[in-house]
Amino acid sequence: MDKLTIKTLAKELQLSVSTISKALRDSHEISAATKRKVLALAEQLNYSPNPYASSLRKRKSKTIGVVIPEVVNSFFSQAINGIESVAKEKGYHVLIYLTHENLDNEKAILKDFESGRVDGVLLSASRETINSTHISGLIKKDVPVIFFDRVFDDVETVKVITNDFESAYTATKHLITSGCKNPHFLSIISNLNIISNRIDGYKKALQEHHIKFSNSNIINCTTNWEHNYKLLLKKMQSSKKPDGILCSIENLSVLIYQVCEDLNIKIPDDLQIVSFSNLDTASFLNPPLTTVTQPAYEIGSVAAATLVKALEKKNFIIPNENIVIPSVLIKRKSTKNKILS
Amino acid sequence: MDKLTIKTLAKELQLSVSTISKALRDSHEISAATKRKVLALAEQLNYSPNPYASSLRKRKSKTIGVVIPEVVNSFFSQAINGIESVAKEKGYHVLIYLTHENLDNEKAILKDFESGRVDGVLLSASRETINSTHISGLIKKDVPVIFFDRVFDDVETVKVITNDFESAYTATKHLITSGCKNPHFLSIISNLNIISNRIDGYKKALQEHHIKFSNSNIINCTTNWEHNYKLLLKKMQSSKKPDGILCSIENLSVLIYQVCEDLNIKIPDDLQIVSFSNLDTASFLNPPLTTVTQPAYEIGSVAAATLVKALEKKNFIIPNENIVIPSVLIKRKSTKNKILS
DNA sequence: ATGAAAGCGCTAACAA
DNA sequence: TTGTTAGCGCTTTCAT
Repeated sequence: MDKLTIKTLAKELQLSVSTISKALRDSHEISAATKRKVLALAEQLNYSPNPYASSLRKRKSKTIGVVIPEVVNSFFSQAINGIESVAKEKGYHVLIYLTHENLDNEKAILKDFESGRVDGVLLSASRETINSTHISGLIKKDVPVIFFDRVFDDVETVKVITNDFESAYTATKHLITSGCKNPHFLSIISNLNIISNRIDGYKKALQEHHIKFSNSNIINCTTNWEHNYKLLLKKMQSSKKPDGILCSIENLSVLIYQVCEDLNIKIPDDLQIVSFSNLDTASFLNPPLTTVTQPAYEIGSVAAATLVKALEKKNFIIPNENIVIPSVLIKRKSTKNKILS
Repeated sequence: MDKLTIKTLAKELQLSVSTISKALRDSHEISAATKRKVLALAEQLNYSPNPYASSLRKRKSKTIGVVIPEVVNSFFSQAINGIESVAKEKGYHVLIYLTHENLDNEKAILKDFESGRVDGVLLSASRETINSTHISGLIKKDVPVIFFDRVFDDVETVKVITNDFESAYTATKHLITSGCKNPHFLSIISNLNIISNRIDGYKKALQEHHIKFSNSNIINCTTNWEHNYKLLLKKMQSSKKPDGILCSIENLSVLIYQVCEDLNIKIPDDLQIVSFSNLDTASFLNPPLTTVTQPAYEIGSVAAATLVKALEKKNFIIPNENIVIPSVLIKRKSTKNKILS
């Protein structure tokens, strides 16, 4: 049995390959009758065109590359959901790559993309990433890169983000008005401006309430659970221990609960908690976790839609703009929600 | 500026394209000196070979397709993690597709794979899937399909699964020995044998403890949250209401907590719960959730490793076997853990 | 050890 | 409306 290609159809129907090709792609040059015949035979033989031959010829892969730090994370998995929904609708395929928060991985992935494997890239940077130099190669090769969530200001492209500064500000203010005198900021070591923006929002709230900020207010975690656990444990046993925490990373909120359980610290009486988090289970934690819930699905779908738009329009220049989709503070029982008089 | 291809290198170095090609792929036919020159120039010019040209010629895409029902789910995202780790190690790329539990989506995706877009497939079937007829096309085109978690027995291939029957049996027994007289099974409507196996395990435990089984013991959910909520609400208000639930689907455990909260049902006093779940937050729910925790990462990585092995060996026939990686029952406070005397 | 040439399956000028 | 032809960029015999 021969390989089933466009040639097979051509021979069978006594038509040229180009006619078949055009018919399959519903070209206006081809008569309705011919199209029908071609489609019928294709259907009958169960023909499907080789996408790589097509990609090679058209220099378009109809594929987008998604690069994220991790996937076991409500935010990122919801973002993937959003990305997939528009990819599917627009006929794009989604290649997924995880950096595991490692810059070298990120570099290698983006380097690979210079081969033309993907038409465009959706990137959320690793926590180790400090600048955008490793992106310039891609930009130079005209592969559009759109950032989401963890972005870099110095790259001229669309960045789809949430209002990190305001969210952190609002969340911190919520802690303070709920009685916290010494709110801390729990985060990861990173130069990501998503982190610095949140810190700035946090600081602004402190300032407004005349609470002195010191660097020790910021608890910097790594990717090592044991290390983080000991770090926080120590912090919660220190003399100047926090009475409130704004947690900047979803996965770290579990850490806080663990430490509180082990030290018998009562939430929210001894410690109030707000976390950036998209956990479905936030309402059912003990106690229910007050969250800054990010519009993860929308961030993903808007980023993907913007990318596809850039890909489809020829000569479309990606504007250098921030698309900001706000987060929402959902108050639950891990904070006291009392109003200072 | 010309396009940067293998030809560019050839011209620059006064060598033939075939020499360049071989040198880049470290062929033994090429002298060390030449290899060095080629590699150096490639590096200098920042050349990267077009993967689609290569795929077309070699009839290999170095790409695997992963088809899963959803991604916002600890089990599946952990499985992706496992898949990605071996893909990366073996130099494979991962295309992700979501069926959203819809059979037509699943069919369309698998149909597309007949084009040769992927070298092999990792599939976890949608809940609507009732048989494997839609897979036969792929098999016929020699695209290996390996199942994980949600599998079909009638396909002759490797299936990487957990011990659903035993796990459900053990979990149900745990409910009963903890005092449940009327444990129910919460699940989705589906012909998936993952579900029937769990039901069988559940039934066996009932039987062993002389608890009569009736069909009303099985609560069948859909993908509609509202519907499920009302269903469970009603159930929990009925005269023969359950005093224990084995929840077969991670995402439904939140539903139970919600209903209990709204009806003021105390867990575990009024209702004990065990859920198949890989939630990181299980320990911190109120109360902590007793789980059947599945080896999701391992299931993903073993499935991927098996697929890659099949892809790399020529004439390798995929055996028709089940690879079973056991789950573990983690007892927490949503069950009473008392021992019947 | 290197090169010439054919061709993977498709698309797009251009011709007819 | 249909056909001819020349590639897309790479790999692979088969010569040399």
